[in-house]
Amino acid sequence: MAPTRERILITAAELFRRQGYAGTGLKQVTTQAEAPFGSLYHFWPGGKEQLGEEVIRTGGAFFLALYRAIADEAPDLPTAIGDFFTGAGETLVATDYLDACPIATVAGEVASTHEPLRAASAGVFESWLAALSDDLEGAGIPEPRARPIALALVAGLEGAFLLCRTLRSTEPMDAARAAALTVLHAELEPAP
Amino acid sequence: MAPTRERILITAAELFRRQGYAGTGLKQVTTQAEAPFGSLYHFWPGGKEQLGEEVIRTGGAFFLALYRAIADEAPDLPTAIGDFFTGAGETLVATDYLDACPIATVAGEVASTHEPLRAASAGVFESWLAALSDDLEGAGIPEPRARPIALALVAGLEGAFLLCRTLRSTEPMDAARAAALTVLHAELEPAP
DNA sequence: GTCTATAGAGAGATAGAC
DNA sequence: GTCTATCTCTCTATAGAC
Repeated sequence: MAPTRERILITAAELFRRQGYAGTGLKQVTTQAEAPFGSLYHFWPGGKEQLGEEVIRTGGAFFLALYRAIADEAPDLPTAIGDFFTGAGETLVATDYLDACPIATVAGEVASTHEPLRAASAGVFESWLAALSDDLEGAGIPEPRARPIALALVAGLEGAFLLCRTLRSTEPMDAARAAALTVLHAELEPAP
Repeated sequence: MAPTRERILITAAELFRRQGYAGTGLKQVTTQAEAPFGSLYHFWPGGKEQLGEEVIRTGGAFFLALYRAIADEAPDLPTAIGDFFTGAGETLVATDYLDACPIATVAGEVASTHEPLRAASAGVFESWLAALSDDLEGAGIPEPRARPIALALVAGLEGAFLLCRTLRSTEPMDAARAAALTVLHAELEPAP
């Protein structure tokens, strides 16, 4: 069995992304992690907010690494992005629409209420945008266009996650994937 | 002053979309609405869940009416859609990133936890998709393509809302707007 | 119907034995 | 460091006076 600290962190990440930050109790986290309640405050003296911050950061880093792994295997960037959308849809189905974006639910809740957590979420999104912008430039998209395209792709993915979970269907992910590829194609081979 | 029932409903809608469903207490709702606590259970015997359901439905209908109003004034559909994204960005700035989508925050929280509220959110999204699909068909997009395009546009909008609120910038909305118009353009004048 | 008071459960957080 | 017991606060919900 994984060490206590790790069990708590993994369980918190799972519950936060599924039920939200306010909707998840620390008692529920420690119980499900089979850890004593006091351990949570031993490892995170800052309480729920400090735990939330670490969940956001590690979840964001994990998702970025997942993208990197897919991008490294794909023959080109459009394929990589298409594969990432496809994989996201497959994960949704495999988990019965429980696991989507690791930070989206929390980010939506805290944007106007918990400034430290909003800042942590913003840091995660910026890390994704930086990586994606780099890859877009590497694929031949001129520098000033890279960030807007990256923003549109991430927005499409996040919106698709929300729609898929709510409609309990991967149709939105397929549609967002197709739109993302259309945008990429238009950018890589501009109309005359 | 508006009647008690209406004050509670409006206040609940405001707090739910900003702080989320779990993050908003009914005490806070009635206090801010300057209504007695008991009135809430008088008008919504089903408690928080019944109130949440009505907030989702009325918020969704309001947003649809807003789209309709903008679409009716615009000379064509791409202009209407561009204007809607622009207006969304302006509202974000005007409210200091407090007011974005009326249902997104709640929809994300409840998708895996409160089935009646998930269903209500799904109903709202479907009503938007139906209206938008109709307009897309009216603009000349063939029937089987209308729904995927509508899904991609709504996903782009929702994702942009989340990114704008988290990054405290309208840059994602501008990027999503441009991508939406690219997708529309590609669909209306397909490449050879 | 309007409003107050409170029940009962559960939250986050802490103290202190071991 | 691990774990239990408990404190205080807030939550949803209800009872009942007016």
